[in-house]
Amino acid sequence: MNQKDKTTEEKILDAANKIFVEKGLDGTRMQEIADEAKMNKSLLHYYYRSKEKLFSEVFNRVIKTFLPNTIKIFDTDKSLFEKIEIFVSEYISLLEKNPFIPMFVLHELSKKPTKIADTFSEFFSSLKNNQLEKIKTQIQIEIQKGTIRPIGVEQIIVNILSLCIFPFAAKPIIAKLFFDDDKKNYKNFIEERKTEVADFVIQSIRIKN
Amino acid sequence: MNQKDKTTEEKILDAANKIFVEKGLDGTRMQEIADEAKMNKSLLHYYYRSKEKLFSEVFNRVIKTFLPNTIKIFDTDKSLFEKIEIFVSEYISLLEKNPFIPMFVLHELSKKPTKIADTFSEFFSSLKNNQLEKIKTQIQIEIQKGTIRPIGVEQIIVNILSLCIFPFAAKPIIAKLFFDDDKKNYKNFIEERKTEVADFVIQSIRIKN
DNA sequence: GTCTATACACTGATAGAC
DNA sequence: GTCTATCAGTGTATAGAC
Repeated sequence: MNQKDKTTEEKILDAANKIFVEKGLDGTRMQEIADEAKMNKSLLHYYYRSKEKLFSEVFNRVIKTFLPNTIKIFDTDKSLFEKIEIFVSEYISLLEKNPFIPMFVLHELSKKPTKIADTFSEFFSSLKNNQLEKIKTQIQIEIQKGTIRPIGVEQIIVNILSLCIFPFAAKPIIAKLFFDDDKKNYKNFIEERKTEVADFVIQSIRIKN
Repeated sequence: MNQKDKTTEEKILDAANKIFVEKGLDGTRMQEIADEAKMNKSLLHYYYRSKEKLFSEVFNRVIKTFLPNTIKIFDTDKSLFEKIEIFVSEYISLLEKNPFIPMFVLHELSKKPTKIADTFSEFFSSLKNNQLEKIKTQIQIEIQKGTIRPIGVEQIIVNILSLCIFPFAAKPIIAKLFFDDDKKNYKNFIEERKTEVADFVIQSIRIKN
């Protein structure tokens, strides 16, 4: 959709999305969002009543956009190793296009529980009763078959998520420490991880014959 | 040291440390720090001139306390696998005692570069020219010897850090998703990781004969 | 050194004209 | 729906008494 075709409501939401993700709830000023959307500050309140309400809309949108898409891979009937390979590659690609999302979500969720958590809770319940249980079972079956070594299912899943997400949350540190803030080298490092992370995990859990 | 024996300056710094780590620079109010330190708000300015200056002191203190201690393991002449085991175990134990530090540091460093970065830069240079280079070399030697498979040294190091740090940064999510916010189960999960993470890494990179 | 009082700037939010 | 003007509340910071 063209920027010109967007309704005022959409323009606000897009602008708010950009600023909130970058600076967080506390660090964002309504005026800044208005500037980004190239409109008067009062309009933000006209459409979204308060800063918190606007933030909630943005947060919900971010959650809905990011989590469900890649996870549906686990609904297919591929092998566990294939699923891991595809998930890692697609998830890192998604984060590459939206590198600030991990810090945004982690930071806002690390605060005292607010209304924000509501949508997140809904999403959680759904996730838990569907893909998560399915993947847990699949891992346990592979352990029983002896194709992967005994290991807690939660440990594996958290390991995979850690390896995918952390490098984006810690980008400023990693880029500086290892690549002297050279963007090309950091990008290349992330590119490598699209296959490297799955290799790393599979090498670790697979039992060789 | 007893709370009563502390100088006003120290009391302020301790209170500021607690609040800043919990709520971040933007989310913290000077009044809140004063309340926590049980003293008048003006005293904060008397001792530390401005909020930013106080924050810098806190941030520097956090960095200095947390990073150097565990990393000196890499200065010993133990085997690579031993070093990984000890580092992981000690680092996770340290984070267990200070679970909010990862989010605090990651979040503040993900903002636009400020004066904060100064101490961090110093620390980085020192780290780079000492432990980091040493561990890089040791990894490369092991690859040449054929004891571990070919893999980028940066990839290994980032993987280890990811596996240690991410579960703390994502604690609210993990605790809810996997353990229904049961604190005992989450604690047990972290406890397991003190050996599990090193196993996971070593299993992944070791070449078996 | 510590307190009270207050200045000053900024922010979220609303009222009212158009 | 959009703008201007403005208010009320809050936050950092300082002045001055003790």
